Amino acid sequence: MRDAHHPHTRDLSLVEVLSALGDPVRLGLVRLLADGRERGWGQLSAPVAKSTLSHHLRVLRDAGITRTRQEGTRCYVALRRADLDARFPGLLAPVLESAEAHDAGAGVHLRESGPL
Amino acid sequence: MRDAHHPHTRDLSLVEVLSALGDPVRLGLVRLLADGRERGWGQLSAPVAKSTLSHHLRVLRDAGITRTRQEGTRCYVALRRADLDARFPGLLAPVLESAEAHDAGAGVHLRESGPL
DNA sequence: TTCGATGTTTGACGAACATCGAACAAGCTA
DNA sequence: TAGCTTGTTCGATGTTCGTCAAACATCGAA
Repeated sequence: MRDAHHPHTRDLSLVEVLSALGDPVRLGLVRLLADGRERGWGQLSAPVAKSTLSHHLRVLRDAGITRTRQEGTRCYVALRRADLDARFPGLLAPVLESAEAHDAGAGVHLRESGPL
Repeated sequence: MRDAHHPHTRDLSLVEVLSALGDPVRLGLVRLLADGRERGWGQLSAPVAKSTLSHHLRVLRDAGITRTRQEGTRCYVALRRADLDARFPGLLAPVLESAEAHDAGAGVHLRESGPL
């Protein structure tokens, strides 16, 4: 819960990023974060157990797609859009647009009344 | 070898496409086809056995990323760029550019003197 | 300090995947 | 017909992945 390791921008791997995005739950999570706002863990609702959700958030974090910040006992997740754009220019936008257009990653949504 | 099934453009799944691209060998193959030219199977050289290469080409084909054409006993592979652009506008270009920029999918290259 | 809330980690499981060599099938060519 | 070339398919194997429940760790509050 403590050592949230985030890879440096220069170390982001394209294959790893694409692979991380190639899962419905994770793509749905990224879609939720697309507006750039930071979200509380508790706001994230996916059709999987919380341990599985934790796993997916870890995969996204390890791939450098999201950044996790801890505050007290709560966690906040945000998209590393600037870093991704710097390393893979133009990649994120069409992914998000296509995901939105085809409603990919459905089943993942914001929970009513969550922290932050 | 005969029934090369290609999904219709309208059925292409973003998750499936991203997942298919999230492998070094497959991304390397896509990079080779980036110039739009059709390539003969025999031209493709990857650091895997031919049965494995056949498998990867099948994954790409099933995801709708490539099109395979058979002519006699030979096969030719090409990128379905127009279809991908139609279904996922703007997605392919930055993927190819980033792959090129970071030399992703290395190990896959064109073989000297192959069919076509 | 005890309790409750919040995520993470662990252990386990089946499914999917990447990989290989060998056998196979299809189509030229001799 | 027999043989060669070209890919595909078939087991087999070891790995990774997605998933869950349960145990654990951390922090704030009572």
